[in-house]
Amino acid sequence: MVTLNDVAKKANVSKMTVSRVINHPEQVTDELKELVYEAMSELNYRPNAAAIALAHNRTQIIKLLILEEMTVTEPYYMFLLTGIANELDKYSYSLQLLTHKNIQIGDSDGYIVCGMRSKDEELVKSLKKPVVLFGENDFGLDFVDSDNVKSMAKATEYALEKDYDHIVYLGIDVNEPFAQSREKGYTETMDKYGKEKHIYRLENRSRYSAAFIRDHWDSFSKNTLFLCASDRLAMGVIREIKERGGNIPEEYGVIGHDGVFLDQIAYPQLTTVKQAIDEMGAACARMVLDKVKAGGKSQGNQLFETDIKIGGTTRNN
Amino acid sequence: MVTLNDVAKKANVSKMTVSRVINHPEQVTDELKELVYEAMSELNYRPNAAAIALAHNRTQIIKLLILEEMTVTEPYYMFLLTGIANELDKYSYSLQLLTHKNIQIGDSDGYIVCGMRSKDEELVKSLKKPVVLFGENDFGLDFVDSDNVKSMAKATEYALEKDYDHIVYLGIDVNEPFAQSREKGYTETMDKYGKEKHIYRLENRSRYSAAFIRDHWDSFSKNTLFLCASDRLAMGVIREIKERGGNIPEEYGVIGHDGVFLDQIAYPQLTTVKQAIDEMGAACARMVLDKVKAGGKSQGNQLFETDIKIGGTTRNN
DNA sequence: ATCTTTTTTGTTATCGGTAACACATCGAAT
DNA sequence: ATTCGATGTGTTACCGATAACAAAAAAGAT
Repeated sequence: MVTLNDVAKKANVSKMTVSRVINHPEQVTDELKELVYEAMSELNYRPNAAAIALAHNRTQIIKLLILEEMTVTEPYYMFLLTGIANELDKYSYSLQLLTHKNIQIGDSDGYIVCGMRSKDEELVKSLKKPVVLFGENDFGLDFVDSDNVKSMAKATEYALEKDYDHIVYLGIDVNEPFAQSREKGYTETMDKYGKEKHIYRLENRSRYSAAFIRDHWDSFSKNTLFLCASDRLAMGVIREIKERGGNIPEEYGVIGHDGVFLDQIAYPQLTTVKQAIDEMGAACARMVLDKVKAGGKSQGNQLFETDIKIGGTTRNN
Repeated sequence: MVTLNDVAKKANVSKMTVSRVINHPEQVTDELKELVYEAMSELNYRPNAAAIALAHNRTQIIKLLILEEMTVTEPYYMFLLTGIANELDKYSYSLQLLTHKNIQIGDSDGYIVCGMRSKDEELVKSLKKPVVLFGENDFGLDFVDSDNVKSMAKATEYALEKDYDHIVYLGIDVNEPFAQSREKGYTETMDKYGKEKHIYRLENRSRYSAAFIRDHWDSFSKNTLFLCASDRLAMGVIREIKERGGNIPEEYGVIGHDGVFLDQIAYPQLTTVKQAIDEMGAACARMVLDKVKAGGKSQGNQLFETDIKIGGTTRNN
């Protein structure tokens, strides 16, 4: 293992100078900096996370709390995870994973929390280190999320462009900000164009959206598009439209939301709103590290834009 | 933060004695041990992982290498990950995540490797620390996996019990041990009962299995069961059988393999072979830690049994 | 009772970094 | 020329644990 000392010897300086080159480069002359950089890259120096942690009375660990039941969600957590992990790695930080089944809150320098619902407020607020949420919230906690309002507004506009007469919104039946924001994006856009709104809220499972389509089938005239708050809901809608002999995308359109995995399994491939999940993961990581560095000072929010990913469930005119 | 020193003072001993109580309790008299235990629990002492790591020239980090493209796979990695993470946590170890896009092989004490294919042999064998694979392999590397042969044998037996006349096996078209083992489970069982085998191998995507059903539809008499090497293949089969107007489960049966996520999305819910993925994750973690402790000595293999999870795609007689 | 040997406990140095302080060096101000 | 402050670099101590050694205490041998 290459240490600061090895680099220092090679560059003919003290190890403190090397440390400074890394942490406070402005305090070192360009000449020495050059020498040190050279030595570092020649020896392929990697800082020892344990030593840094010990010197700083830190752990170099960020814990990721997943409060949601993983089987109920889109499997996008892997992308979030890799986004976080890669970013943390750059700063010699490691990630530890906690699930609602296993909340052993040992030591860490900070937390990233996913899938938080109102009932988790107490738990999250009891954490004694900086916290960043993945997902909008009303509790004044710093967060990173997609811009859910804009996202659904975009999707609604797209649906209108494609000349579907009726646009029915299928939301997720939870009283949480992300769900409200998505609904708001739909509502605002429909109002803007003076279109009639149709909003239904369902539990986020394909069988319920399928059942919904079955139960209301007669009330949907042709040329209707179903704008779904998740790909999972969209899956059920597609399944049941096909079951009823409806034609996709000519008679009925479907748009989902998330664009992680299910949209590829669907047939026809789902038109969906794709989130930049790995980037958001990286953003969570950066934000929590910044917050650690700033002694826990709030870092505000960060919203990411989404993109429509066009599949075969919307018509192509 | 409570340190060894704090405990030592409280118990009126040197910190070395405390360290010994933790690591080599047989070297300390019962009397002192008692005192130390008491002090530890009163102060709620937790060892500092960074300090341990530094003193041992270790990192207390295990890296997880995911060599597969994550979008192509069942999203079971989350379960594997939590299994691994929870187990590592018990020993003050953290997990770091590496993907094929981001193989920064920094420092760690060992590796768990997933989704390894033959082409990765060189990479994996070049790792300088103990390695454990998740997944069978022919390279003599230690691994943890489901007992794929037994798993498919069980599924085949189940299909025969349910009185399907023809059992068609849809395998995954890769030349890897796990695929061969699953096929072997089918083959051996069919031979045992003197049944005629039908084996096809496809790329692991639902559209290919759907296309396969379409192309061969006329050759499948009723009362056929499709035994699929993955839930993803099974999804395509179900979709296309429904498209052709075939009745599931009476005329056609479908069994998948994995039982992580897709089986719940399918309609009817898929009969599948469920793997105990979180347990296997924990086993991977234990194995790699044992291997670290043993200085890299091989730890052999560990196979896990699977369970049939009955859904609506097989008949219920 | 004295000298070994063994067992038990304490001391010191060390792992790889960083903060705080000490010490040069240098130009500007008096 | 002397003093001063600013700037750049090196020294020392320390973060929390452990290994290796040293010392003290207890047990056994003569």
